[in-house]
Amino acid sequence: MDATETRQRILEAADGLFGELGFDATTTRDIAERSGVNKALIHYHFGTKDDLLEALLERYYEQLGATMQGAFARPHKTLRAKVEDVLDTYADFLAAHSTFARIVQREVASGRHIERVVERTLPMFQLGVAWMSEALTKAPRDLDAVNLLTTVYGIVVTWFTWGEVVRRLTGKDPFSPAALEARKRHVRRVVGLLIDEVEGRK
Amino acid sequence: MDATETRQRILEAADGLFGELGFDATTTRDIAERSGVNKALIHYHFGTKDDLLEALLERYYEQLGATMQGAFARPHKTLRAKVEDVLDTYADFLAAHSTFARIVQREVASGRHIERVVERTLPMFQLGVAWMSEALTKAPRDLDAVNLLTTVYGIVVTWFTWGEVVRRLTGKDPFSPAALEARKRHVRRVVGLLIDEVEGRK
DNA sequence: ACTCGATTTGACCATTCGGTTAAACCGTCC
DNA sequence: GGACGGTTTAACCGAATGGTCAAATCGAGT
Repeated sequence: MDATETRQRILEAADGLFGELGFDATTTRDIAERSGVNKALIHYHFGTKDDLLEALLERYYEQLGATMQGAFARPHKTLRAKVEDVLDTYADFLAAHSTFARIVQREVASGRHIERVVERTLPMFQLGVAWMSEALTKAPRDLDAVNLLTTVYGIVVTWFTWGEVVRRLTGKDPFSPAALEARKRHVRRVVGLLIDEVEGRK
Repeated sequence: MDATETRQRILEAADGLFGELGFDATTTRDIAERSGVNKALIHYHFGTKDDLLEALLERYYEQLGATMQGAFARPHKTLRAKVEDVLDTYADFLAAHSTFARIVQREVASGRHIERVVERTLPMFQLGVAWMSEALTKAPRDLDAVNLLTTVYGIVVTWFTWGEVVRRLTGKDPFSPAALEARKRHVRRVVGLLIDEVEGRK
């Protein structure tokens, strides 16, 4: 087994377990067992368990950053088209990395790793606020950038963090392609109403 | 120290610590120290640490249920007024019990206690869906009850779960009376747009 | 003063945790 | 074939964890 493959397998196992059980409830022995790798290798390759989470978040935020940057850079005819593309892209990313949404939501809600998550999320939020503030020059006062961004972010992310509740509520898989497509359609619809309002109710 | 006061102090300490550190990272010794109570008494009064969380959630959901039932029962002239009152009431509850929002968000995102939280949340969601389905007879297809409820819920709750990020983003306290009032105004505004749409764009 | 049940205490226990270490292993360059 | 750096292994460690228990304490009723 290659050294880089070892690192990969450790990260993969840690990702799955952190997502299922949470960081604190996952032991290094769990990770070793699932990845089929000696426990000491986790520390050899990554340092402490905290460092392993750090490496995992690093990888995720790098991917997310590249993905979102791609959506932002794509040419769009209207503001509405751009927003819809960005939100669809973000939803697709969360759907493809369901553990990521859960890990981040857990660690940002409380706990010892808030700072780590904030550190990486903040720049993206700031970009979002800056970008929106431009588009919101003539928006009503109670649709300010911070509130609006939190609202839109919440709309997108809650489907994934509360997926298990939705599953039991509906009896259907909220992450099936059909359900995800319906959710994205719903988000586009709701955000469309916000854009209408911001642009002055065409 | 009275026995009921002991129970109270243990619950209070556990609440604070679970909210700050998370359930797994909180030790029974932490709880004993903060509450000024012997560690063995936690088990004497509540059983296991899991049972303690259960008791805490039980208390919270009882309070929440009563509070929300009150808002629902209050007389309102319009659908809009009722929805606004309900959402304001919920936001006030979360503001008054900030640890509750964090604990629930953590445990519903992943972990061993998902079922416990789902168990208690589901009835309220079902009520919400049933109530909304009635009001949504002539709504557009992509504004179905489940999606709409998730959206509105996400809008309200994200302000509290992502409070620390907002704090660093703005440099201001997102839970100050002024900020909370502004947030509630914003939520009323956004949800108002949804109601407009559902009622057929008056 | 005595009793009895509920409560409180500190000492204790088995287990598990994250992390370390010395020795073994392995490919590769000379 | 031997030396060398990077990698892997099993055994090990001290600290902490959730939980238990017998003994002590308390308070109300007699």
